[in-house]
Amino acid sequence: MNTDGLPIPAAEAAPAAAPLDALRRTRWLGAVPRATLEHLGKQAVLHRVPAGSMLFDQAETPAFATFLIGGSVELLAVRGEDEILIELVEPVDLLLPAAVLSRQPYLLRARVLEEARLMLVAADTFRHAVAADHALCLAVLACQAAQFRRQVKQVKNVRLRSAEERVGCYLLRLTTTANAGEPVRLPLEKRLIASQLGMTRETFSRSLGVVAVHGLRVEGEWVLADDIDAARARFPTDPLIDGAEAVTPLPLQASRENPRRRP
Amino acid sequence: MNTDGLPIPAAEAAPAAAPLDALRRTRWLGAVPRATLEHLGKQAVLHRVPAGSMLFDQAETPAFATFLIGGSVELLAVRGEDEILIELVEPVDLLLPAAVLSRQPYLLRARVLEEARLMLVAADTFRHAVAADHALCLAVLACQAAQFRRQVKQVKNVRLRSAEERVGCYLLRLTTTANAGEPVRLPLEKRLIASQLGMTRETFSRSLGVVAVHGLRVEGEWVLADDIDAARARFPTDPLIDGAEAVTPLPLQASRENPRRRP
DNA sequence: CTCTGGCATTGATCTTGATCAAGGCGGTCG
DNA sequence: CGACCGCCTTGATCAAGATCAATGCCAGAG
Repeated sequence: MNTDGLPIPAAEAAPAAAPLDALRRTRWLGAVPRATLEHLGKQAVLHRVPAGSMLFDQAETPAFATFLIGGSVELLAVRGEDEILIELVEPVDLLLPAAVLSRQPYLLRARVLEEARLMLVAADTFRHAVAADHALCLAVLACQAAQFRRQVKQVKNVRLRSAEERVGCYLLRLTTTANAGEPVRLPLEKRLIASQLGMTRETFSRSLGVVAVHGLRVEGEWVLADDIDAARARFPTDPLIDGAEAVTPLPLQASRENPRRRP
Repeated sequence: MNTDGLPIPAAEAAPAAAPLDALRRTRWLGAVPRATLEHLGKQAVLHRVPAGSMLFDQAETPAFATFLIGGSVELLAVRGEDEILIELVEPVDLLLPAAVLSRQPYLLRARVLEEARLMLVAADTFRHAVAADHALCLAVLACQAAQFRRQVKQVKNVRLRSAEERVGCYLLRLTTTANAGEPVRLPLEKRLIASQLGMTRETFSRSLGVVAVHGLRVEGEWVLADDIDAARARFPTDPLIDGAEAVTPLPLQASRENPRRRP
């Protein structure tokens, strides 16, 4: 690959191995040539950022493309004192690639929730890489598409369902992930789940009470599915809302009808 | 060219040429080689679709990539009888490319608002083209990024502001688009604006009354800015919410190792 | 050990915006 | 012309959820 000697703080150049491995193991980056990932990795700054840190604020112009390798990050819409959780990002993912790619200011604030491991690539370097490597471009496109769809699902959830239904469906989804009958742990603090579901903690708390009547009891951080059938009946889940939205890798196919037309 | 007895008036005599021209004139497709666009055009079905038609429903699996060339299309989240307007798509744009690319079911229903001119490309053909042509891939990525950011702005608008503020900012934005002092026409029926702003027509109507007190009078379909300063003071617009989100073309830069492009 | 601070619960009250209902205005089509 | 229909407005009421406030609970610090 190209080595166009960009001046980059070589501070942590050495330990690039671990994160690169993480990237290489990431499904939606699977089709990206090793060389490209290494090229990015070479220019990247690695960081381990403690919970609570603000990675960037809304209105800032992106200086880096941020790969989230480990931990988790909240994306918040901010007005004055108010903060609204828009998305909770989990690894491996890119933080708001849309802003980086389109050279526009971030629309959201990013704050570390659980200590995060990041790989920061200078924005220009990243854009160049996307422009230079078709496979990377496809991967980022797939990633961006998944983020879009997650966003749409989120909106549908909040605007089409009542608070109680959201809570019910959320819990139901949790329980069906695990074995039947087994208690399941809430993956987050309740206040964060409440944010994610677009309500206050108080409303969430009250909803838990109501939902318990329909077979979904929450005790502390444990979810007990007392009566799954009743729950399912009361809270019909919808794959177009509740389904996980994984990144679907776009095949860079070397297949037939390769339109290599053009003289 | 496919001539499969198109519905609707004979006005559409000039076949593939017009839509292709439209695409070619579209900024965010500017970097895509003519040959690629023609390749797509050759496989495409053109349609002129009357207002009210449903283009696809949520949960359907995309059969086509849909280029909106003219008119406008509503994207709706549906539950039972309820429909919520999520986005109003204007030309030239792609309808939910995320679903097409990731081979996932549509999350939304698409219905024609103003008679639409469409170019339909078989989903597979489209995916192949994106996988084969780097410039097209970049263009679609830019388009998808813009859609994502529009979505985020929409969410911020609805969740961070009250109904009254949304109406105020919306009107304010309209008036500043045009000359000072001049009355401006509402670009849509009020019921649609209400949907777009995430409220009922009744609430919208009432808000108009309140907003008038602050210098923004609406009479019929005309907006009169009686007191712009008062309005601005009361309804501070925020570029991170109210700003238009145009597609920012990603440069396929002619830099190193990319000798293809430009005869 | 107690003190403190963050989280959770619970109750009382309030506000926003939705809903229901009635009428008005302005078209179009027999 | 008049009947109808879609859109808008206005009023009365309602309900979901937010807000405010008090308390409990638990863990870590001193």
